[in-house]
Amino acid sequence: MADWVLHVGMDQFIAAVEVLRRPELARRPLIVGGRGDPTERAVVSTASYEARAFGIGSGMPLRIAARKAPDDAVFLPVDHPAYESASAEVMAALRAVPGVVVEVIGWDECFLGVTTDDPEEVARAAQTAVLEATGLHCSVGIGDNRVRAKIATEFGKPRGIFRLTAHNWFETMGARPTRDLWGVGPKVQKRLAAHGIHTVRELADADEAVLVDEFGPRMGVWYHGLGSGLGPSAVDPTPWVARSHSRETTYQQNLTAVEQVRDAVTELAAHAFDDCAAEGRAVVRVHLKVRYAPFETRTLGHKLVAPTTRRDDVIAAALALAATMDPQREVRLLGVRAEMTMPEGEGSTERTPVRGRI
DNA sequence: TCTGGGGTCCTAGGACCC
DNA sequence: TCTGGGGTCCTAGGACCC
Repeated sequence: MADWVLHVGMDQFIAAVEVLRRPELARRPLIVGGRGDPTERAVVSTASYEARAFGIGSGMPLRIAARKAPDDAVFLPVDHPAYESASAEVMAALRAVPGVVVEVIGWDECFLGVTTDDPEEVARAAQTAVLEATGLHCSVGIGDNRVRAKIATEFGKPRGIFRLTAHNWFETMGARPTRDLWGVGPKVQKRLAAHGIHTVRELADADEAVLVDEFGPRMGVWYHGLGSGLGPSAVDPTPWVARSHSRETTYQQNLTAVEQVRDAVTELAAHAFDDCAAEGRAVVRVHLKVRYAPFETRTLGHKLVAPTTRRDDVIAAALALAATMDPQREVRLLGVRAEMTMPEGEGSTERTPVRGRI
């Protein structure tokens, strides 16, 4: 018996949930994003496979998607509560699979930890359980750690199973660009390329000292290991505890007046505070995020506050940060984030970092 | 073509202390 | 008067993920 990490990823989750309650949408190009109005400032959350065939993908502005979409395409608004409840059903079905522990990492994905001689059998059981409970399809990656399990799922999509371990890592991933690694985005890909590192194999063979020099002691070592598919393998079923809550809005019309900005910051700060207060936890730090028009500037401010459970303290902190904004510039996005104290008894809970927690 | 909203974690650099 | 290292805390901002 060996320990395995399985990564379960739902196939086009949001689009699939929408089709489930509106079967007439099946096989039509489906685009879910924003308020469902493709003329607004918003982006695509999920495109069905039929829509992807037209070059539409998540993160794309809705206006662009509308231009690429065929006449019979359907645009739908994002319905968070629907996806949350579908997600809860999926996770409940997976927890009922014998012998597994489940660590939820998003609406539409989780890790399973299992000790078995036949991980494919467990993967099939997971797919069946999810399908029977919800009518939704998923893909499963099998790995000897979280990194490999996570990446394996991409090779399994749609509705498949793929095993990725130390034995087939380089054969599968060696020639691929570093960007295909989870935790390597466009910026890091570029910085690696500047050192002549373009592929996963080249990253694995790179001099770790060079990477530490470029990315720091923690990330340098992490990226180097990532090239070899190294990563943690523990699966932790402890429920996730939020460290912060934020509210953020992109305005359909840019804000131009100082009073408009103050009103907007006040409202966002109040909402962010309320999300924290709903958990009965105090706020210890407030951040303000600003995007000036047209797009090029993004500014983040942080402000520490004495742990507070008063809404006015949080609003005052946010307004103090807002006072440092450039009053001459139009604002297209504002966001207020409130960081919380940890709940009683969990202050010392150490979690592996996100990039490391893969 | 024009770029959401919700999060998490890491690093650099300055302040301050011994 | 001008100067050392080492440590920790805080602020500001960057990067990435779903």
